[in-house]
Amino acid sequence: MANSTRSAIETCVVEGIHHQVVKSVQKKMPEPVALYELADFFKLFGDSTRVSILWALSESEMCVCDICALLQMKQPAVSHQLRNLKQSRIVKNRREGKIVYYTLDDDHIRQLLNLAMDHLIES
Amino acid sequence: MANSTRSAIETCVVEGIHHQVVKSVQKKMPEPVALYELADFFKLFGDSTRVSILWALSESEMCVCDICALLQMKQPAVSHQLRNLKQSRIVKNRREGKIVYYTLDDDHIRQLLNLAMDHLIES
DNA sequence: TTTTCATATGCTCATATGAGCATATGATAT
DNA sequence: ATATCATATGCTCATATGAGCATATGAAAA
Repeated sequence: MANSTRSAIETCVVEGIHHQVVKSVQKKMPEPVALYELADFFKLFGDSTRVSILWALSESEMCVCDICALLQMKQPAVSHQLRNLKQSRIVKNRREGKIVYYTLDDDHIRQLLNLAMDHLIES
Repeated sequence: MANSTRSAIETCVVEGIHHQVVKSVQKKMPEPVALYELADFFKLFGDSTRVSILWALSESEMCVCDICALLQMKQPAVSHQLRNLKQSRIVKNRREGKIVYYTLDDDHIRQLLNLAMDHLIES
């Protein structure tokens, strides 16, 4: 925030050594709010229950109790996670009588899953 | 695990209504271990500090104290997160004297960030 | 309207996790 | 060898979060 007249190796301790780099990266950083949203978005993939649900839905539309059966989990746990996923527009649902069917919201989700899985397989 | 002779609407309560769907999705599910690894991988993007670091590194190689300066965070916090990211091969580092420079490990990381950000912008 | 059943939600407990202090490590210079 | 400085790590505290029980909601059938 203060010194920026020094050229290459400068005092760190708090300020960062390469002021030019820091300044130019700073310009390219998204707004803090956008970064929070990005993190919150990824957070939804960062739980084995949710990522399993998403993978399942990438194969087929499913109702809540199908997912419970598939994952061997209690219904409230599954419903809570579906709620999280729905609130962030990662899944959609439609009601048919008493049964609620869930699907992935859009194809980005499938792409993300595949891209990440490819990364894991390759490394 | 037992009844699979019923055709369409069947008792749920624990078993799942659409047995055919559940069974076919089950076949396509990755091993549980793979799903855990996938979740753990995404988890690393699911924190605003880490995702900020990653975004920054997608713009330029940076040393630890540059990142501290950029994010206005204490050095131990940054180091801990870099350690997490490195252990999962999301970032790499190289040492030059006392200074350690970090970069993204491969281009998948950048792709994931962009894909997710696109999704957020579009929705 | 009452019952039934699939799903949703409030709540609690146990666990996971991030920030930062104190300190250790490792490399360079003196 | 000693000092210095960038980075790493052990530890603790506060917070976030997931699972599941108990229960509410909402739709269809009786």
